Amino acid sequence: MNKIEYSLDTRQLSSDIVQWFHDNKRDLPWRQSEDPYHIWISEVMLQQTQVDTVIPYYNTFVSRFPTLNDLAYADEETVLKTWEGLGYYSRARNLQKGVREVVETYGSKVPDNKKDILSIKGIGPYTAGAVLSIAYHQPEPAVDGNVMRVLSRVLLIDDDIAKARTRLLFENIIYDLIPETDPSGFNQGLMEIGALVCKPKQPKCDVCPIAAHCLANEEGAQLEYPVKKKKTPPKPLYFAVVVPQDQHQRVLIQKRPDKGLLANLWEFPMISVEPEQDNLDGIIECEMKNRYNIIVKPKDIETTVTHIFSHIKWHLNVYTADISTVGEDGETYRWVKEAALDSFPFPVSHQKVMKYIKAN
DNA sequence: GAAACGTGGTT
DNA sequence: TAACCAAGTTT
Repeated sequence: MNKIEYSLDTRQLSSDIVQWFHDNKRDLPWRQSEDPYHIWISEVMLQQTQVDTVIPYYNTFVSRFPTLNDLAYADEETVLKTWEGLGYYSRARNLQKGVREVVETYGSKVPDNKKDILSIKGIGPYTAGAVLSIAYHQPEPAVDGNVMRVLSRVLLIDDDIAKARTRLLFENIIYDLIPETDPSGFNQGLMEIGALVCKPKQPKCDVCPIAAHCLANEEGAQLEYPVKKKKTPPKPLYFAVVVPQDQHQRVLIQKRPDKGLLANLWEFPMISVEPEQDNLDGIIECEMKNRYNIIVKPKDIETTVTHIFSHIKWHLNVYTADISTVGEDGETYRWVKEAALDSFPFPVSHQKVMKYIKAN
């Protein structure tokens, strides 16, 4: 890693950022606390997620799990239900794992040093820096997408910010910028400028507190930065979704595996199929018999649901099916009344499916 | 190092 | 509207 050459009044830049932050910061729920546990929750929720989306989840989560110990001793299912709809569900499970580590290993006190806090599940370089600087006032960098966008423009850095190594470059720059007097205001100020002023598409350079320091502004090259490799579009996958109903008006739901996509969330049974595959009745009957020991009579396709993840696009053909006996629960599946579906954590994709079930 | 991992908002 | 984006971490 080369030491970047930049001629810059670092002292002035830092104080401009801190000053602007204290004059312009938004009133956000997690800014009313310096409890490291609260900061931790907010930073995990904010990973790859916008502030407006996080606010209601944060409020609900903190009122349901007010202390670190409350979360540590909660059921994972309850935690996932509280996280339902927020996405990246491993964040919730890792947060609880992490909190349990803190209870067992650190006497319920969030570690205040880099080595220990970085060892905690779900806490990476960004979150570690955020908690250390915001809750413990330590001069550690917290490099997120905002920070890289702002600094790449200020300093005309054209390294690909999609590469993991690039983060180190920005961390090294920040070690030279971050003030001992207010590392929290500095880190949050840099992010806040990124969120409110130095936006990706329409940067408001006319009101930017650090425009005078910004090389991209000087050259009119704001939109050339940051440099970022394009992502490949989501890969399409096709499924038959089967909603079996028994004689007691109960439907069958299945718990997903504890690893991978939507881990430990619930869904209606899914069968992987080919895009153009039709005449699925035989396959559905066979799979339902093998998996759940039920004899189903599939009806026509009820509806079609599509759902786009970051890397996958699901095409779901939804079938309802009656069984002429009473369903029995298994290790990873349950027969539940429609009204009871709401107590299980479902991904948004299957909330869409559920909407049609409840309408009929 | 690159892909997996969710969802909703914006342009 | 089809990308692109958003306070990243894990494998």
